[in-house]
Parts: sequence; structure tokens; C-alpha cells
Amino acid sequence: MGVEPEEEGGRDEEEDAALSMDAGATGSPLGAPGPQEPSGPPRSVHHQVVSTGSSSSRVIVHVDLDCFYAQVEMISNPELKGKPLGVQQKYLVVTCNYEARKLGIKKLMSVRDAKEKCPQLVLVNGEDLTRYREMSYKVTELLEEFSPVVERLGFDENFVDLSEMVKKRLQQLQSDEHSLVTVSGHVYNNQSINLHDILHIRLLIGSQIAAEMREAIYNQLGLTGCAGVASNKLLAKLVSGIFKPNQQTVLLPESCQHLIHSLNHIKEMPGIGYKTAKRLEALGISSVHDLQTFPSKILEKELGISVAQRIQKLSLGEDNTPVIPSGPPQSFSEEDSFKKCSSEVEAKKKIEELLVSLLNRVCQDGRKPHTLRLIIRRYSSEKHCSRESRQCPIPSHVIQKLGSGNYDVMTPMVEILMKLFRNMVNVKMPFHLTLISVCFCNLKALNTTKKGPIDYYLTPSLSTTSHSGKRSFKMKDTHMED
DNA sequence: TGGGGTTAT
DNA sequence: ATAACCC
Repeated sequence: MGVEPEEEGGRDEEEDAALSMDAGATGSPLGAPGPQEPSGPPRSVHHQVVSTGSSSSRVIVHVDLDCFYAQVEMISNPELKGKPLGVQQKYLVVTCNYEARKLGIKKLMSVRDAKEKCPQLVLVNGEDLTRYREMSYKVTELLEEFSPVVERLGFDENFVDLSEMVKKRLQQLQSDEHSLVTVSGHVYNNQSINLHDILHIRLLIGSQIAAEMREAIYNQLGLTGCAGVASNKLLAKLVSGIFKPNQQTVLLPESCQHLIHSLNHIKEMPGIGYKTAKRLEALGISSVHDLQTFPSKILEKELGISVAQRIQKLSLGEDNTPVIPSGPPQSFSEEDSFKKCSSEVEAKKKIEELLVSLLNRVCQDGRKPHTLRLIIRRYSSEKHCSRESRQCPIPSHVIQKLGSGNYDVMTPMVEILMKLFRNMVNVKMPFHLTLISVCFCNLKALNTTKKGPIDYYLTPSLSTTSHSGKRSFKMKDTHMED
């Protein structure tokens, strides 16, 4: 295996190299010593170890399942196939299949509007996420077989860094037979492929891998979805949505500006949310071009240097954030929303329900949560519905009971949660809640304790062969004050 | 607007 | 503990 350390180093392409082409048309003011991203001294805290090792040119795929909840429901009950189907949570249709979309149903439409628009719409309840979550992780695990670097985004989207895989496949090919490489799926903007351009070749190989991923997801799990292949996460995500159900698209560098300028508003830029979009609008910034050309210094003063620099880079199509393997979840939560909860007894009932499901999930996971959190939302006429939370460590004797044996872990947990509840809500005064959520977080692998840099203070129950002297562990978790 | 998730401050 | 972001 002649691994040549040379390769991309010769062409040292930065992502932005491609910008110059189309950007010329916009009269790009990039002339300023822009915040490029020199390979020089790292000024960002975010040490980025690119998986290719040398080049900053990556191949990323974004995989986005079609109307995921509806697909899972149609697999559960095949009679639903071919009918317009909506998935309902409370009084919202949170997603629907394409039959329903053709009839005018939109995501997050109220059940009233949906039924009015389409009386024959079939609705299934999707408040229990269990089957969706399970299927979601099957997809992620399948993708991890291609490359271990898979980052989840919600239940129905995944990013995969294909750089290493592409590099290997490129090595398999005899170098002057690149002319045999073909694209799989669409090329964004119908751009011509240049088989002499190594960046094109790498992205085409990415498109082939993306097609294999979608095939595997369909053959093994019965799910369809879209994929987008590009040089970073932002662009891969944007391009995956170009051809919509069950298709894929690759973005070649020369069409990058075309893609980002196809957005009608900055709010459509992933990473620019509701709040930031509002603040930008107040500054007179509404299009991608507005944001690209807005004076950096002023933007930094308005939004803070971190947000300002990040979103202005996004507006240029630049995104150097790595694909971070998600691994197992960092938290488990269950929530329920309702019109009104105004008594402690009522709240306790809800909390117990949520806790039962959570305990099942946490038990299956195998790891142990060390923190317990309670979240509420108070009724407030039109205000922005913000949440309040209280959390505390889970006492170690309760953590122990989680794993094996069916000791009653409910009772102590409910007691803790009700203390957290009374800490947030003055139960002697009238109150009106519209949501309660319970969250387990700070998950640790079995039998490790938090404190101490040294980790071999194992708990007594499952001790190892070595040093066996019984140690009385005095590391009591701090409890809530009464 | 549901029922989830994540990271940054 | 909250606030922002994502779906």
C-alpha cells in the first residue's frame, strides 16, 4: 500500500477558494482581511482534528429521512400506506406523509385546520416517541457501519464525515481512471463535472457512498430519505433538501454561492434561529447578501463576537465545525403538556407517569444517571413560554438500585422530584402549569463515582479481583435542603 | 405549536 | 439555571 503523504497537500484548497467564482457577481467585499481560516496558529478554542489528518477539504453527507414519524407509522400499520396520514401530538399535526402534503397539509398545522382542509385525513397519535426513537437509533447505527463518525440531529437527520472513506476509495482507483467515476443522484444547479478536478472526484465518490447508505436504510429498515453531499455540514444540510422525497444531491464547490443565495431569508440558514433572526432584522439584515456584506465590527458589537463571527461565516457558506460522533444520548427526558395543572396531587400523578417510562428507558440503557431534573412551564397568557427547572444529584443509594433487582426506586425518586417541585412552585399559592418534564442526565458508565480524579473507588457490590478490602464509601451526594 | 434533543453562558 | 439552537 503506497500511501502517499502528498495528495491534498499539494492543492491546499480552503473551502472558500471556490467562493471567488460566483462571489464575483455579488461584488463581494471580501477584500477586507476577512476572518478566513488560516492554517496558522489556531485562534479558536475548538481544536479541530480533521479526520483526514492534513487537508481541510472534507466530504460530508447529510441524511434526512422523509416524514419520519409517518413512515414509522406506516411500517407499524401497512394499511395506512397510500392514505393521507398525519401524526398528531395534542392538537397539532406534527408531520404527515406525502399523500397528505399533496392535499395541503403542512407540518405543525393544527388538527382543526387539517381536518377542515382534508376531512379524509387519517390521524394517528404520536405522543409516545418510543418506536420513533428506536428506529432513529437503528438508522444511526446503520450509518455508523459505514463510518464511525456520525452525528445525530434530532431523530431523523444524521451527518456523516465521509472524508476517510473517500480517501480509501480513491486509493483503490488507478489514478488515470478517474474518468470512470460517475455521480449518483443529482448535481446541484446542473453544474458540469470536471473529472480532472480532484474535489469533484471526491464529492462524486461521496455521492456514491450516500446512495449506498440510502439503499441500506431502505433494504434493512424500510425507510426512504434524502441525502446531500458537500464539503461541510452547513452545505450538506442545505443541499440535501433540494430534491425532495427520496432523492439526493451533491454540491460542487463552484455552485456554493448559488446555493446559499437561493435562501430567501437568513432565518432559513441553519444556525440562525428565531432570536438571532429578529435581532438581525432590527439591524436591517434580512437576506444572506445583507449578512455577508454587513460590517463585521458592528455586527460583533450587536451580537457578541462569537455569534457574529459564526453566523457571518455561515452566510458565506463556511462552516468548519466537525462532525461530532453523537454516541449514546447525554440525557433522557419525558414530558407532557396540558391545558392546566393546578394542584400538587395532580402534579405528583403526572410526575409518576413520566418517571415510570423514564426508569424503563434508563434501565435498558445500562448507564446510570447521576442527576435528576424537573422542568415546568407556567401558564402565561401570551408571553414567550419559557421553562423553569430545578435539578439535584441522585443519592448514591438510589443509583445503586437502578441497575438490578426490583427494589422500589420510584418512592425515593418521587420524593426528590416533589421537593424540587415545591422548590419551584409555592404550593400554598394558586398556580397554573401547562407542562411538566422529568429528565435524567449526567449519565455515567456503571459503577463509577463522580468525585476524585482517581476512578478506582468502585462501588462495593460489583468489585473486581484486585484490592478487595471493603471500603466504606463516605461520598454522600449532597441532598436538597428541606 | 409537540416531545424531544444539544451546547454555550 | 437559563437561553439559544436543532428536529
